[in-house]
Amino acid sequence: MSENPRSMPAKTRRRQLIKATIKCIAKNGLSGTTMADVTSKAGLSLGIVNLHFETKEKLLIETLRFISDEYRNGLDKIFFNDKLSVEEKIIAHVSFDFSRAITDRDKLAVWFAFWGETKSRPTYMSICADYIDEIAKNLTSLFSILKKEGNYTSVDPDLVCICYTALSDGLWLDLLLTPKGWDADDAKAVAMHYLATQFPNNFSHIR
Amino acid sequence: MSENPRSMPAKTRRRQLIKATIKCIAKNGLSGTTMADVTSKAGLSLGIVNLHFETKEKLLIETLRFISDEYRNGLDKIFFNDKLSVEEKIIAHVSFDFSRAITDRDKLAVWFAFWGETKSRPTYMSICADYIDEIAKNLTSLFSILKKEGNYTSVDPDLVCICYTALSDGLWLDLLLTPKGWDADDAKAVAMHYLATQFPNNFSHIR
DNA sequence: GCAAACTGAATGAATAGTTATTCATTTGTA
DNA sequence: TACAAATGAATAACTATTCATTCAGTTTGC
Repeated sequence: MSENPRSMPAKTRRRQLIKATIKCIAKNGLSGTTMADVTSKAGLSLGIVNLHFETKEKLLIETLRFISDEYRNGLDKIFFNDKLSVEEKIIAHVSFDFSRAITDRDKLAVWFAFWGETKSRPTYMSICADYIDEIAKNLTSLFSILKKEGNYTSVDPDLVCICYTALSDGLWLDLLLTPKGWDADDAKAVAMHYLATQFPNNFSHIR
Repeated sequence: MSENPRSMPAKTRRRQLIKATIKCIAKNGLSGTTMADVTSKAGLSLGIVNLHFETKEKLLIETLRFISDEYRNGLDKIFFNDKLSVEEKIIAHVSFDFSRAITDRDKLAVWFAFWGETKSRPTYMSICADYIDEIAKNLTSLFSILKKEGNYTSVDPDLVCICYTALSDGLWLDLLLTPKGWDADDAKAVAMHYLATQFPNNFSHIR
């Protein structure tokens, strides 16, 4: 661990604590993550979370927001990149979904830790609800354009978006649960296989 | 609630407590489920869980085993039913995956509550690991036979099994998270849509 | 036929252990 | 010296587990 200067900008400390929280949730689960774990993982003292986040609950919420923002921002950068064709945007979207940053096992563990509690804690859901909608809208519009451009008359863009999204959720779960012999590149190939069934002229030869 | 006779066979009490545990996990999450919650939901006294399960952890494990067994037994009954054709078995498999019993929101919440903790508790994983393998093997073999029977030369049965399985995991997550305007029949239609891309002569017209 | 003793399931008050939160004190810096 | 950030011992709240007691049904002895 790096040494901790006595004093740091609040933003740095908050990020440091969020990073430690991600590791603790991955290691001990949401229920098993204690303030003592988090602060000692960060190499700081017990009271510091309450100083920077007030409560444990708020730390958890900020942790979820952190990984949510990372995901949303990554996809926005692709969707609003004028230099990419529609086909390239879709490929970039899939590549991002199965990139190192997103399929990091600690972060996957955090996602599913929160999904497992959403029914009981509507707050968790509300953090993601609106941007999930936005991502779906954007992805659907890409499929829509590709349908026109490629003359895929029988494709249903809404259906393809729902199916692709569920598929990638399921593949992430596999990546989290399956211990070995299966990595993000394999998962990406499965996702591409599905897109190739819908847009054979665009994605059949992509690895 | 029904009145509780003072004394009951152990098996009945255990099942009664497991049912209550499922409801509590769905309502309060794994971390928020206390012995007091479970026993009061079951209409019994605080000490009874320790009497029948020894510890809270063992109650949770038996609860996971209960819903796992229910799922595995349902699929086994289909796979080993000699009266069904391969096509009928696959359709029955999908119908079961999106049946009332399996897509019950309380039970889905329990599944994902445990998935969210598996990385930290290998025990949870080990309960499911072997039968997940078995289910995959069986389903792959069905796809394999259908490939031959239907002359689907370019289908990869292993890939289709992985893809279908991930897809249904993701659709279950959607069913758990999405509050309204989307039900198990819709999810089933998405799964069927995928199978139709692989076996168009068998599943294109199935709802 | 009847009550007294026995049995084991069920109860819930008490206990022991854990953990989030507080805040008086310490420490480095300006 | 003054100040803000950080510390960690102490506190308060919560919760799993224990176990002496209660209770209803069954058996035994007369």
